[in-house]
Amino acid sequence: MPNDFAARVLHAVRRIPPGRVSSYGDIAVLAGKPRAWRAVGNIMRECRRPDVPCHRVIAAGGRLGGYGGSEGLKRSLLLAEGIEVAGTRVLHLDRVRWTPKPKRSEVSKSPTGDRKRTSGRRRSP
DNA sequence: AATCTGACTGTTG
DNA sequence: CCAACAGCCAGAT
Repeated sequence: MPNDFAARVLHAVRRIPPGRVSSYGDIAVLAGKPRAWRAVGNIMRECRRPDVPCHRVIAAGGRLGGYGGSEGLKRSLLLAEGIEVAGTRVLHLDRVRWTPKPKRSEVSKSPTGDRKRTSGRRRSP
């Protein structure tokens, strides 16, 4: 299934349980392309389906990201699910962040969750 | 088929 | 904390 990426993304978003949120990067990983967060955002924007809780998909760092330009609406939806939000940021991100791999219920400590990525600004011609 | 855009992310200033 | 730059992917024009 080559072009099932969109379908996988929608499926991943759909399996997000209530009271939890996922980041675009996580969705991309679930879809099978850990580097397609961009496409995920595009798909979300296109999606607009009631069976896909796009409002549970947030940006990295707990930022709400966007919601058709109405971040306030997204904030309300998240608050309605029991997720605390401050301004454009989600609080308790560590517990609301839903990720597959139950690995002992939830993340209690930092299970070697190191993020190594040698990249960022490559300007040097 | 080629080019642009974007509900992204991380680093640097 | 915010602005800018760079890297990556899929869909739309």
